[in-house]
Amino acid sequence: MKLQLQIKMNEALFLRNPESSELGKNILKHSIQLIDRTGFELFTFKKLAEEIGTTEAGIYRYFENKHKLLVYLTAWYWGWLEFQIIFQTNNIKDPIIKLKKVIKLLAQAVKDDEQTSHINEHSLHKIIISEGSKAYLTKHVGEDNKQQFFKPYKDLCAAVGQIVSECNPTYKYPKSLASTIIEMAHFQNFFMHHLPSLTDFGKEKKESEIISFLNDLVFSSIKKV
Amino acid sequence: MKLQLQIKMNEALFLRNPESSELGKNILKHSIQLIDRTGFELFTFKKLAEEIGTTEAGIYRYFENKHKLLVYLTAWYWGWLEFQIIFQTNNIKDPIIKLKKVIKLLAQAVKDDEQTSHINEHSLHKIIISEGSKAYLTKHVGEDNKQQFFKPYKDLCAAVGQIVSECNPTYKYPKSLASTIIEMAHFQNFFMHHLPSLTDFGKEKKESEIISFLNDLVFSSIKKV
DNA sequence: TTATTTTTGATAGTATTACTACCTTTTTAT
DNA sequence: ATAAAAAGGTAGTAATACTATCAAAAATAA
Repeated sequence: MKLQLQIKMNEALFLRNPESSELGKNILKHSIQLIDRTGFELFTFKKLAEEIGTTEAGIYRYFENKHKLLVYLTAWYWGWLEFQIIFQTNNIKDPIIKLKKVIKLLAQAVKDDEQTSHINEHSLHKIIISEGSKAYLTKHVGEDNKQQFFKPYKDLCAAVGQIVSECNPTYKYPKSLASTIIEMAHFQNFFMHHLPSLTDFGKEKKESEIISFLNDLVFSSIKKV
Repeated sequence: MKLQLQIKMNEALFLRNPESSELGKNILKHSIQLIDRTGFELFTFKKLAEEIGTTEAGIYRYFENKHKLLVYLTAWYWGWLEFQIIFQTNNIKDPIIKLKKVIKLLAQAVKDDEQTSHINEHSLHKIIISEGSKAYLTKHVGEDNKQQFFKPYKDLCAAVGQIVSECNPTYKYPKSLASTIIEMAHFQNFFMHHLPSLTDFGKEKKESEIISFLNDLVFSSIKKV
């Protein structure tokens, strides 16, 4: 049996559903490649069109602009990750083991998921690390938020915060700790590779060390005294 | 006696020193205003020139492009903040009290500093919160780092990490904890105002709550057991 | 089946952005 | 007073971020 995982996306993120056609899927596939390669600033719809073998206008019929495409990709990633978390922590009763598993999933490099043929999760994970925060660090974050663009991210945070609260119902900052874990899983990775003196993992550059740091940070904080 | 605080800037960040002329100072002053108002994406040298009453080419004689200007402003801020920290924690022996003071300085809204007439620190602090990470989240972070553009940020992190180590010499992640404190002082502020469900301070929206969260996070982590 | 509408994709523009080259005026040094 | 160098302005260009229009293909309705 071959399952095909489909993530339900917010309709306001696109003009035409990219999952609904070959060109659409090509846009997703090649935009991930191209953003990963050039960075979001130098990424343009013209370059993307050339890469795919279509025209700029073709891309514009799917996505209003490159920012919406980035928000789409990040939303897709958060949705996918929450599914991974639900799937992989299923049947785990102990919230502490659950939280450790979540930290691992957040901080660990992603293997490409066979269930989603046109999305390369490994590249997408790198994009989230380098470009992810640009999705919301804008002046129009308020309107974007009203349109629920960040719902998958907020849902994931809420789910992590929930597990934190299960570990210690008296802990006062479950949501802020959750967003801290998620952001730092990515920022410490970026720092480790590009500004290593901002971390303690500059020499080894191993994700396992980030995981250890986050585990220490989280479980010291929520430990009941 | 009126002191004039001058922060020594990396010469590779500008083509002509903006502190050396009226136009240069105007560029700093109005770019801070304009970036704060429009956000970095919509900020252009043309708009800035109109605001000042000069021309685009005039701005380009001081800064190569708007990214360099952003890096300049962030570097200035980190330099200024490190001076504030050194000044305000001077004579404090106890590293724990020192660290608490640092967290407060990092997370607290900034009052405009009279010593720097053409820089509005309050607006600059808002820019750091919303745009600061864009200074290094680029593909050319490596070259920028080689040119020491991020030295003030790294120095500040090192200084904070140093105090962490003084609090507990056996703590394993002083640098990562330092960068976490600094980043989260800003991110939690951004979230609190724009994506409040990612924090536990959505209702009150008070910086004092961010400070409490960071204090709890930091001192649970470095507590000797 | 044919006619009609809708979808899909390509062509050719425009306004804005990000710069560059070149020229004039002002300041400073001798 | 004169030369030089610094500061400032004008007028471009190439690329980016779109938009409007057109043509072909596919879906659907009569």
